[in-house]
Amino acid sequence: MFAEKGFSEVTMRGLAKAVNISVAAIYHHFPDKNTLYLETVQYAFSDKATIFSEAWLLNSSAEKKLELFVSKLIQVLQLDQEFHRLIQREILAGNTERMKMLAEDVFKEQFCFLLTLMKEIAPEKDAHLSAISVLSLCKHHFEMQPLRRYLPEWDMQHEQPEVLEKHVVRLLLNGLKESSL
Amino acid sequence: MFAEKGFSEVTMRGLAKAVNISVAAIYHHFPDKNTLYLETVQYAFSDKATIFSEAWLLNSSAEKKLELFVSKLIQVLQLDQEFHRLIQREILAGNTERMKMLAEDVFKEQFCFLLTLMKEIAPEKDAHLSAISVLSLCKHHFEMQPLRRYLPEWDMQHEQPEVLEKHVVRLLLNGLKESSL
DNA sequence: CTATACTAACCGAACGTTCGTTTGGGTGGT
DNA sequence: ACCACCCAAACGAACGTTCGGTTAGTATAG
Repeated sequence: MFAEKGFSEVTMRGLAKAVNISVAAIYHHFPDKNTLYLETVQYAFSDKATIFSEAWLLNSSAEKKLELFVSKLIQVLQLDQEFHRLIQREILAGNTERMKMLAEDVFKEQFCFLLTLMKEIAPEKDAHLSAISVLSLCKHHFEMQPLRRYLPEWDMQHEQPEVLEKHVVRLLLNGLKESSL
Repeated sequence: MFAEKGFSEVTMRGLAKAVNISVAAIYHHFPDKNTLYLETVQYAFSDKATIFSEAWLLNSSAEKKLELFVSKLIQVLQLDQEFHRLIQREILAGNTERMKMLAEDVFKEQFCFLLTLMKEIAPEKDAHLSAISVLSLCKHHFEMQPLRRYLPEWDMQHEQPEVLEKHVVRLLLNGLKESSL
C-alpha cells in the first residue's frame, strides 16, 4: 500500500481494514506510523540483496556476467513492481539518512560487483558512470511504462523482458567497448 | 511546492502563507485544490516544449543533432530540477488521462524528432526502444543523484553536465551503431 | 459632478471531516 | 496473577472548504 499510494495516502484505518484488525492493534506492534513505514521499507528491501549472486558467481566472461545481471535486474523490476515503486518513492523523498542506509546496506554490494564488471569490460571508461548507465537503461524503461504506452511507435512486445534485455545488452556491450574516438 | 513535497504534503494554508494571501483568496481564483494542482502542472509544462527546437533545426549530421539534443536535455534536467521532480511525481501517480495528455501535448513532438534521429543513426534497431534509452541515460542519472552520492567511487565531477554529456553521447553513438553481432 | 450599483479581490473565522494517536477495558493462554 | 493481544470509542490537531463581511476601483444613472 505504501508503494502503491505513498506514505501520506495510506491511513492507519486503511491498513487496519486491509489486515482485518483494529487500528489500536497496529499500535500494539508499532509505536507510530512513521516507524511502521520504515520497518516496512527495510523488510521490503531485506531479501533483494541476494538475488544477483547467481550472476556474480558465474564462471564465464565478463560479457556473460553482465548479460545475466541485466537479465536478473529486469526480472526483478518486472516481477516486483511494488518494490520498484518503493525505490522510486524513497529516492524521490531523498531523505539523507535513508539514502545512506539504502546505499550502504542494500545496494553497495551489488554495485561493487557491477563496478568490477565495468572495469573489465570498459577499463578506459569511468566505472561509476558506466554502472549507473546499466541501471538506468533497465530501470528507466519500467519507470516510463505508464507514459510510454501513449508515445508514438510503442509496441506491446516492448514490454516483454527478453526484448528489452536483448536491446539493453547489445547497446551496452557495443557502447562500452571503445571502438573509435 | 508540489514538485518538492508532493500533492498531499502541500496544504492550502501553506500555499497561502507562501504567497502572502489568505486561504479564502486562493479559493477566489481556483475552485479547489485539485484544479489548482492541475493548472500548476500544465503551466509548468507549457514552456518546455520549445527548448529542443535548436537541436531539431541544426543543419548537420544525425550524430551532431543527437549530441545537441542530449546536451539540451541534460541542461534542462540540471537547471530545472523542480520540473524534473514534477515529471517523476506525475509518472509515479500514473493517472491514465494525465499520461495521455502528457504524451500527446508535451512529449510527442520531441519524441517524434528523436525517433527519426534514431532511425537515421541505427536503422536496424527498434527506434522506440532506442529513443527511450536516450532519455533513460540522461534522466536517470539525475534521478539517482540523491542515492548515487553515497555509492562507491562516486565523484563530484560526475555532477558536471559536460562529463555526463560526453559519457552518454559516446555510449550511445558507439552502442547504437551496429558493429559486430 | 455626484450618488449609486456592481464587482473583483481579499480577509478572519468557522464548518465538517479525516487523520494519527490514546484510552480504558476485554479475552484467552500460561 | 500475569501478559500478549485485541477492541470500540474517543481525543486533539490539521485538513479542504465555505461563509459573511470589507475594501477599492469602475461603470452607470440622475
